[in-house]
Amino acid sequence: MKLNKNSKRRKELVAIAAQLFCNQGYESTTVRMLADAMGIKSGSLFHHFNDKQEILYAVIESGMLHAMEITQQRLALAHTPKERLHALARAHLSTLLEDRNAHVVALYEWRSLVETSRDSLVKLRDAYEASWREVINECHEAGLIQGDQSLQRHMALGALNWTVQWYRPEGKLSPDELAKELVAMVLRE
Amino acid sequence: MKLNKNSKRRKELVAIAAQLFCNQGYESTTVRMLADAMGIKSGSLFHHFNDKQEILYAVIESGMLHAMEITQQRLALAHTPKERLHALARAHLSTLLEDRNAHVVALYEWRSLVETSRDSLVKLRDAYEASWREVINECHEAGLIQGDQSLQRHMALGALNWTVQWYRPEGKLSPDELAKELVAMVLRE
DNA sequence: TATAAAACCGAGCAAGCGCTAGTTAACCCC
DNA sequence: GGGGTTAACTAGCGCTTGCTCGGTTTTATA
Repeated sequence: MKLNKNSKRRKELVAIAAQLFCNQGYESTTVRMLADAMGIKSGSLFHHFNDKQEILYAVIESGMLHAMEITQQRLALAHTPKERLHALARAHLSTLLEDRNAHVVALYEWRSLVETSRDSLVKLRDAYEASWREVINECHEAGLIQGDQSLQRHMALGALNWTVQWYRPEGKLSPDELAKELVAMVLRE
Repeated sequence: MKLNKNSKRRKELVAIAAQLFCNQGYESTTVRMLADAMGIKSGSLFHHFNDKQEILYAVIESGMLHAMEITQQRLALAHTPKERLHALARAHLSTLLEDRNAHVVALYEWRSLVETSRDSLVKLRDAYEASWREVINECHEAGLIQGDQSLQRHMALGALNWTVQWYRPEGKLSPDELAKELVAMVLRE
């Protein structure tokens, strides 16, 4: 059987799966639950995906591709190293908020991927992190910070990824302000 | 059947379970795998725990109690606000390293807890975080930082918890140095 | 060394799991 | 209006899951 990976229907299904995986975890979500939420029978699921594992892969991949897109858009508009760092933080927050389900799944369901899938997604993640390496290096060359670059990158990404646990955009802190605070913390301003 | 929650044997079993849960996730670890790793048959497991869920609870609880113990020890030796902040960061790292399995499980298997268990552990976590609130507030009163205290707490905990993804103590950065860097970042030094 | 308690075994049940097979219904294009 | 494509359905197979339970062995205590 041949599957169309770009079909509109499939994208809808991936979004629904992202929500269930996000709320209950991959292993606790059965194909019957997925099918119910999608309004089809469990057997029909396998018309769109070869197996359950492929759904998880699709969820995480879609979130990552979207993240990289937004990141490139924002980076293209930023010029100074500090602006570019802010752009990265802002893009990261955007994807965590707009695409929250997929990103929570990406953060918390790594382990459920089989090795080949994981390897392929690690490549995507590395490509994303390359932007962070690059921009932090620019900040160093501009004399904005000193010290261990990879430590600074890990601290920033850790603080950002943790926002899924507490940050709600409807609160008193806007995403822009939050990104600004993060940049200030990295640059020790 | 009455279970002894403080038995030595049970603590051994909890440590073994922590390792399996950490490596493969709670849902993907079957009671048969647990029993195998423990050197007993799957039926015997239920002589020590009422059900599988109780094992998960015990793993997370043990990690948290240990964390709070170490934190109080280190805090008792620190006096200035900055020293106390360093003590918190250092204690957090210690528990993440010494008790890595339990803490990875705590971070990544929240969702698999039933609500009553989760509620009870949230109370423990809140008690732990109270130390952070307190010390960060001391730093503010001493004039070491300004701004949003809860934001600063979340950033610090996010960066610290993320270390389980990348930090290895055998590398070039000692836990003490890492804690120092984190304090510097929070205090914008 | 007798006795109670704790730890474990062996066999298996009922439910739920991912997934398959074969079929049907609606649509599109020549 | 027949052939192909896509999306859904029904039914259920084979296996694994968490957990039970009566009986046995090991360990600690007196």
